[in-house]
Order: sequence, then C-alpha cells, then structure tokens
Amino acid sequence: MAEKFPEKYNHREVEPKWEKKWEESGIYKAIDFDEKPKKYILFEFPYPSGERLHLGHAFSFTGTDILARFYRMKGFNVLCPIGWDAFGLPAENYAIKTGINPAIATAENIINSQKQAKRWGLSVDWNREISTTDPQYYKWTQWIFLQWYKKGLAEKKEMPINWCPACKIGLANEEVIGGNCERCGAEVSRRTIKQWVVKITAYADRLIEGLKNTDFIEKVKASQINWIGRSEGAEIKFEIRNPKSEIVVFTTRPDTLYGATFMVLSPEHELVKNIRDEKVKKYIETARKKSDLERTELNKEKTGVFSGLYAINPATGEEIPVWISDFVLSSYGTGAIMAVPAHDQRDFAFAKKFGLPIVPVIVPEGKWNFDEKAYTEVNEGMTVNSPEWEGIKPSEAIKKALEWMEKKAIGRKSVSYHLRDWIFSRQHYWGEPIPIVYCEKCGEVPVPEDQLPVELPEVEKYKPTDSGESPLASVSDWVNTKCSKCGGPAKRETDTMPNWAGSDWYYLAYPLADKLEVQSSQGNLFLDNLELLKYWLPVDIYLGGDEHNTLHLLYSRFTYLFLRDIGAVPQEIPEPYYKRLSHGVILGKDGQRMSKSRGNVINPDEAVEAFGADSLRMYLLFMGPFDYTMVWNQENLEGCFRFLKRVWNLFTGSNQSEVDDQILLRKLNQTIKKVGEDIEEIKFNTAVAALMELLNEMCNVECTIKTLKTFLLLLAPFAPHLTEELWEKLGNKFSIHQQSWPEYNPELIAEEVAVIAIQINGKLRGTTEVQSAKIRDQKEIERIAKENDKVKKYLKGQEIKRIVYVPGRLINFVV
RNA sequence: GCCCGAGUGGCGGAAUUGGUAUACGCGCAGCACUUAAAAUGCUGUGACCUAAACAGUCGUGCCGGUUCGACCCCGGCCUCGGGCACCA
Repeated sequence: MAEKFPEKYNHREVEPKWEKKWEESGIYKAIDFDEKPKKYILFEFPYPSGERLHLGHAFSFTGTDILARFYRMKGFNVLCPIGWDAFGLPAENYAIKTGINPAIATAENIINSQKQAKRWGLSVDWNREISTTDPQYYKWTQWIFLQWYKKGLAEKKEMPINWCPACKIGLANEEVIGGNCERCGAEVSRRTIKQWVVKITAYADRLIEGLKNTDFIEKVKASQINWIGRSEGAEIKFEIRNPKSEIVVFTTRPDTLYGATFMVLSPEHELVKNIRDEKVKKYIETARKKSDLERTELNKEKTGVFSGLYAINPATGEEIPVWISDFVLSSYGTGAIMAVPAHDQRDFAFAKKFGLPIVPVIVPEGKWNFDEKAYTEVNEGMTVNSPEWEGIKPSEAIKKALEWMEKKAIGRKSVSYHLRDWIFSRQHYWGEPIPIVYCEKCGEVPVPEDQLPVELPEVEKYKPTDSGESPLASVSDWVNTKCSKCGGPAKRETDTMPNWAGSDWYYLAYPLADKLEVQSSQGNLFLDNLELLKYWLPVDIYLGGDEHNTLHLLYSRFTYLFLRDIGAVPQEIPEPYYKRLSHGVILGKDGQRMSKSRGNVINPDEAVEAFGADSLRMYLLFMGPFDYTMVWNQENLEGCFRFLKRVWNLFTGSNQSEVDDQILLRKLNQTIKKVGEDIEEIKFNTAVAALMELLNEMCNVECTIKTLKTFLLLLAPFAPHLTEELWEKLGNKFSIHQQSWPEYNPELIAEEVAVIAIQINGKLRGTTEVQSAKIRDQKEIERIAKENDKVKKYLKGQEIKRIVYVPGRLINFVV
C-alpha cells in the first residue's frame, strides 16, 4: 500500500522541483554510439527574439517532446536537441533602434528562451545546445560556402533584386511583404547589383528524385515539387535575317509551332539591348522601373512594343514580327517566347490587344470560338494546318514535332524549372561574413580554410551605408586585409549570408556539438566525424511549420546533397531528413492569428504559471489533431488542469485494492495499446482522450498498485512533472522517465461479450449482447437476432432475401 | 487560374478506413456537499415528435450515384483556410 499524501496538487511546487532534478541528473542525454537503436527527433530551432518564445513554440516543442519521451521509454537512444537560429533581421533592427550590439541582445534572449524551454519540461539534451552566431559554429557555415565556391556553385553575378530605396539595401523575397520593405514599409523596386548566387538549380532534378528516399507527408513533397516546377518541353531556334541573329525560345508546346504568329522578348533580353528605336528604349525604361509587384499585378492589361525585327517561323517559313513585353520573364526559360495566340491565353490577350493574327492549329472536338479564348487542351482535339504532324492528338504531336525538329536541327528537347538560383548576399550586419577577399592583383580570393572563421567585427552603426553596402563596409580595420595568395592589400567581402545559411546544416551540428568546441584549426568537423554522423543520421522525425516546407527544407536538402557529393557526410545516407511532419497553428481566442497589434497574444508562460506546464502540455495536444489550425480556449485548458487534479486525487486517496479488477484490466490493456499506437501516429489528441477514459474507469473502482503505476507510465510523456512526483510518492526510484513503456497483453484486450447491431435493410433496429466465443457462429447469431422483440416486429410478414453478417459487429436482414 | 487541406451537436473534436455517427473534453441544466459561493462529486445533454417514457422520423456543406449498408468510395457543385501564381 502506498502511503497517504493528502495534500493538494500544487504544480508551482512540483514542477520546478523536478526540472531541477532532471537538469542535475542529465537523464535526457543522448549517447554517441550507444548500443540501443537511435532515434533522432528534431524540431525547428527557434529564433531567440526579444519577444521570447511564444505559444507556437510551446506547441510544436511539446509535440516533439512527447515523441522523444515515448521513444526513450520504448528503448531508443533518443537525440532531441535544441539550439538557436540567432542571426537575422529582428536582432539587427533592434540594434538600429537601441544601439545595443545584437550579440549582447541575442545572448540575453537566449538565456530567457532557455528558461522558458526548461520550464515547459522539455526533455532535450542541453549538452548539445548550439547557436548559429557562435564563431565555432559559423566557421563551418563559412566552410560550406567555400566548398560551393570551389566547385563553382557559388559565384558573384549581376542579379536583379528587390531594392528598398529608403533603407538602401537589397531585400530577399521573404523580406518583402506585399511589395513593401519589411523594415520600413517603403515600396520595393528592382535594381540590378552584383550578388553572390548559389546554383541550387544544378540540383533541381536530384531534389525531386531524392524525395523518394524520404517519408515526407504528401503536401510537403508536393510543395517541394511545385516550387522546383520542372517542365519538359523544347528549345526552338528562330532565325532573324536582318540583322543576322537568332532567338531561342523554350516551349512546352512544340506541337503548336505552325500557329506561332509572332514572338515576344523580355525587356532584359540580349537582342533588345542593340535596338536604338526611341519607343523601344522608353518601354524598356518603364519596365525596369516597375517593381515585381507592379509587373505581376498588371496582368489584366498587357503592354508591349514592336521591336522592328522579324523572325522566320521554321515550320511555315513565314516572317513573323518580334515584340517586346514584360509579361515575358527574363528569369525563366530563355527570356523569349514563340507566341501561339490560338493556344495560349496570355499570347491570346497580347494578340488581341495589338491586333496580331490568331491561327488555330488544333481543332477541339466540340465548338470553339477562337476569337474569344485560346484552346489549351493537350489530351483532346486534333492537329490541323501542321503538315509534319497533321491529324493527331496534341499530346502525340508534341513527340512528332520534337523528332522533326531534331532531325532538322532547329530544336531539341529541353527542361525548364521555376526554381531560381539562390541569392546568397545580404547587405546586413547581423549575419555570417562571406569568406572572400578582393585582391588588387589576384582578384577574388577565397579565405583559406585554416583561417576560418572570418569573425564578425563589432560596429558602431548598424545601418547600411549610403552606397547601399553592408555596415561592415565602414569597419576599415576589418575590411582591409591581406591577400592570402600574394600578400598584397585586399578588401573583405562585406555582404553577409542569408538567415538560411546557418539553418542549412544545424541538424548535422547536434551530433557534433561537443566537437564544435574543441576542434583544432587543422581538423575537419565533418570529415573527421563521418562515423558519428553515420550513427545519428538521418533525422528520423523532423517537426516543423508549413512556412518552412519549401525554402528551408529545400535549401537544407540541397546543402546535404552537396556535402554528400564531396564526401563530407555519409554516403550511405541519401537524405538528411527521413520523416517530415508539420504542426498546426494556434489562433487567438478571437479566431485570428495572434499578433501584438490585435492584442490577442496568449503568453505560454502565464498559462504555465496559472495551471502548470503539464496542464498546458496536455491541453496543447488535446485541443485537436496536431497539424490543425486551432483556436485557443482557456476553458478547455482548465479542463485539462481538472484532469490532472483528478489524477492527483485518485493517487492521494487510499482506495488501492489487492486484486485486479477484470473489467479495469481489460481497459488498461486496451489503453496501453491505444496510447502507444496513437503517439506513433501523431494522434496525440486521441491518446489523451484514451487516458481520460481510463481515469474515469479507475475512479469507479479500487485499483491495484500495478494498475496505478501503469497509468502513470502512460501519462508520463504528456505530464512529465506530475507523473514523476506521483511515481516517487508511490515509493519508486527516480526516474519514471527511465522506465520502459508498458506492454499490453493481447489476450486481455478482447471483450468477453460483443454487442452486435441488428439492422433491417441497413437501418439499426436493435442490439444484442453475445458471448465473444460465439461471434463466429452465424446461425446462432441469426437465431438470437430473430428473437429480438423489435426485430420480430419488423420481420413479421416479410421475406428475408439476404442476411449479411459481419462477425462481432452487426447482422443485417435484407427484406 | 493552379496545387494542397478542411466542412460532423451550442463549441474543440472522435469514429477500428465501407459496418451501432457524435468517443473524450468544454459549455449548459439538474442534484449532492456548503449559511452562501467557489472547488469537488454525481446525473442528463444531436434535432424533431410526445406531458413523460417507449416507439418513430430526420440528421456528418449541397445534388446525384454505387452498395444489404456511405462522414468514409465515385461523379457534379458550394463554402472556408493555406501556399503558388504572366513559369510559355
């Protein structure tokens, strides 16, 4: 019998007590090369901002923590780490406002965030904590960049970028909010400047193919594939006689070549640069001034200008005019198109506006008015006016057209991608310096690897300079350096890396965390530790938000594939993440996204103070499916608090019995099965419900000590503090979180009696209880069912045409 | 426009993937304890019909289909949420 402990459930006492003990005892340590099977469970590391960690963090971290605790109990060597993605704009903006060095503000925020995370009862391995702003960390972020550089995947290039005229800096796409600068709100325009670019497009196909080595949920795979946007088609050459030149276009519809009645070049196209015509020059000038937003928002009304050039349609041999319009993008395909207004809606709109001819080369099966709309169907209709591929389906004509073009050497198969190369420069201060110097003699020179890291110097002003350069440009001590090749004077690159750079490889840093601190300048973090990486990789379960399903996931997968190509990560492991799960979003109680301006922000720390971390954890998981968008409801949180109080009171009471209650034993075994399966399937809400059901039954009877212990074990991942306390009070040794997950007895799960539904024509008319042993005996069930009074009533005077019996479930009489 | 996801009581959501719709929780109502309230415990709670119980009818966004049987599968819509978008 357990001792009596009649005091009230006091989370304020219980929770900090155990958090301290867990920290001192280090029970959540992940062990390198342990014999137990490993499980690498990862949540997206947070950004430690002045706002502290928010409810969304508490939610996703808790979900991850349930998995970590569960798999630990299941006998796995679990790695569940935490770190800080600490470079980035918020810290820099804060520095601009206050003049406080971002390094100091960030360090402070990290301390506060650590306190929060610990207070939530997360079972992370704090020995492996990392921060992207630590020079020993970003040394390797820079090293990866140098490897790209060596392999020709990183280069400095003239690129059109988003430009904020007020802040005088280039902005990444993610820093442009609705066409305006995220920082100052000014309207963003386009500007071409020299930028570091990483050729992620070289990996486009492999990033698609690699998905088959993962177990990502469908929507994640879909978003990756969508973003890459692979499309197959053809490149076709169009000759220009005067002046002699040619235009190459990319098209997915080579079958419509006979219908190409004009061509369109993007304003940035090479050929356009030599045209002297005033109207053309003017058009190009206005196009340049337009922001991306304007260019795409004006999609209703097409603009354009005739170039004065004519090209030869290689199929018809006819001359067709070449136009210039900004609806053709310079960054996709070849920056030029053949326009087939009869079979492309955009070309159609352009032709209508400028009175260009529309020539159908595919006839639909039904009626079609080519004066109203383009016909774009590929799998229906028949080609016409196309001597080389006449009278066949467009999809077949595509193949024939390709063959014909290849034979005639005017075109070939080609693939295009929506994916663009990755602009890697930022004119910000608070980021990793790009390890390149510019020597007067030798030109662009990479910093030798043994001189890494190139440390970020302190600056006085965090705003960019008037020239649009990074604030680093003004630190002359730092900028002026020596060339590693010739020893002559050189200047450092002053652009820094984007926020993605540090998060590209952080999942590799956790297994290597202790190596980060002690590495020598000669050693190589990756190459020297391949075996360790091989032990821990891949990440078994990666939990994150939908907002990172495309870019972060793509960039980090690309980084991994690249590192694998150069042998820096294990060859045996093709992808960094095996399973990717996305968590949902919690809205404020008004059903709106939480934001300071709306005043609907729920502070997780307040909830923890009022009801305890365990209550909050239970509630976050119980509120709905883990990947749903859900609305915060304080009353439901209190319901979970009540549940924990009832648990406490049950254990406080002295209603223990010596003998197992058979009904309870069955429920207990069913619950062991259910909770375990639900956790594995990320159905936390129903796992919690099952625990509540079990508690309800336990409250109605006297329980054995064994039952009580088992219940605690099942609850342990969800309410780690409470269960640890009660575990101790039952007289057990520390810690409940080092116990094994309970096993269930399959024989005890089966119900003794089955309730069988009786249907007439599929409508429920009654139920009957049958001994489980008899459920296979259809004759017997039929007999019992027919004796049911209600059934008798319905069957009276009816002829039974058919009887459907589902063993143990229902019997249906068809009359 | 394209690609995902979702529509179930007063509310959040369950439903062994074709087999008794609404588990669990919240809310609400009643009762017990209390001088009273809070807390706690117990009972009830889809709608309609009925004095009530029984019985019955309806019921998972809408219309139709398949099936002995459909929240679940098929066809056609509607609404909401998220992402992408002049990508040739």
